[in-house]
Amino acid sequence: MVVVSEQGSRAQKRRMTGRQRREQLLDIGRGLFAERGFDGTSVEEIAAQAGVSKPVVYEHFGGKDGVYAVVVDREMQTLLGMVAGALHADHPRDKLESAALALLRYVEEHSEGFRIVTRDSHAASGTGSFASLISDIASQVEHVLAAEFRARGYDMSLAPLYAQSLVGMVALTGQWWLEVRTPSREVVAAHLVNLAWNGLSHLEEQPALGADS
Amino acid sequence: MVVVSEQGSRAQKRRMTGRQRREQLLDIGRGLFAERGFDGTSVEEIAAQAGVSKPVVYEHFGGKDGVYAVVVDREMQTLLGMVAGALHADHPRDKLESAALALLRYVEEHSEGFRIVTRDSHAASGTGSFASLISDIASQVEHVLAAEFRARGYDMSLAPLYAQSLVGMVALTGQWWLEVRTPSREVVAAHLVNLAWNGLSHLEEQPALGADS
DNA sequence: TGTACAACCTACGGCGTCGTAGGTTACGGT
DNA sequence: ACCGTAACCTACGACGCCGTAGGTTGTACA
Repeated sequence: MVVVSEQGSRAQKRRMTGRQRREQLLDIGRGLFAERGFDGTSVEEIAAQAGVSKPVVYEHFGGKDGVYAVVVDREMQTLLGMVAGALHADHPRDKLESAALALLRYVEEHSEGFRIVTRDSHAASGTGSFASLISDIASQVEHVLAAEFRARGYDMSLAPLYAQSLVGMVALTGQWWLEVRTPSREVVAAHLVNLAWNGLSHLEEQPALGADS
Repeated sequence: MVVVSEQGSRAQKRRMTGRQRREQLLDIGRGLFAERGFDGTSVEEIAAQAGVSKPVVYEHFGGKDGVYAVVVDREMQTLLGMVAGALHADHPRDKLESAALALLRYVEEHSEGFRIVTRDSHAASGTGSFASLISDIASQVEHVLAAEFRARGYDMSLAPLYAQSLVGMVALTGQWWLEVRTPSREVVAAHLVNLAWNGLSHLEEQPALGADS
């Protein structure tokens, strides 16, 4: 996508500052990890796309794992930030709506990151036994849900189950939507909320969002 | 798990018939793919676990892709078979129930296959652009759902969206349940159905299954 | 103008894996 | 008892990738 700036007809050998190069490498790494996964990406390729040789990458990140770790960390950060920032509504349904919208916005604007996060696996990097990045997210949702359950007097021990269900729902739908890109984000969100909130037996035919866009 | 039969104290060099060896290699391959993924598994390892050398694997399957293809194909077959076989109920809710139960039964009894199917990716093997094995399954669900939508007079073009949502829901919940192994299959199924059918706003506190076990 | 450091390079060694060439051994049939 | 074939083996060559040792060049600043 973003080609290294060239001067005139010949490719200029530009020399960057440390920070610049670092950011550039992260961008490229994100793109490659999203497209080919962790194993399918080589350090050499990252370096090549940056117009630079391997040792530069090692200098900055110590290896492929280093690049991956930073990319993932940042991506999780922004994802959680966007969703958490959309959780200030009062009514649970409004929370659901804005959360769904926020997540789809993340999918749209950071699709590479989303691809990485959903692809996940990469064998045992998390603390517990259950690796998956998506499940890390689900366990965040779990807290929100547990609070809601408590307020309603439901069995809180079931929060994990419902959290996984909800996250799985929007995660796979997000992946699908990323490919087909239709209908619009708002419509998808409306239907996701429709299903999650009303269930199949009370589906509305023309679900609409009520919150701020 | 299943150790090649030994005679007495020394490991006997058993010579198998083609079919036997083939099946054994598939079993081992399934296990390894489930545990370490496609890229993380080497032909040598498959052969070693079978107490055999590499060329045997190449003789039978032509390479790693060959083994993977057969394993995946069979697994998809059984999965779809089990779910499709549970779809003979009349009332949509009963369909949902037995489908959920069937799927969880698959997760329980063929957990290795389930791990492979959910891990998926493995870059572009399917026909279309959207690779994911799980999405192949979702597109099957799509048909069932479309028929149901038509009967209810809903917009059929939305079937894909809801299919993805439902499949994503049970897929991620299945992964989670595979790790924690609690509560029981029936309870999980009951809650899945509870969410999918009633939605968050009409959740029942003590959901129960009504169909045959 | 020269010098010190940051940015960058070429080159190599090592490892794991794939896939194949060509030879060896068990075993059932006659 | 022998023989043909199916099952199996021991190499081997090639490739891609990781990670590092040690040298080179641009550039800011005195």
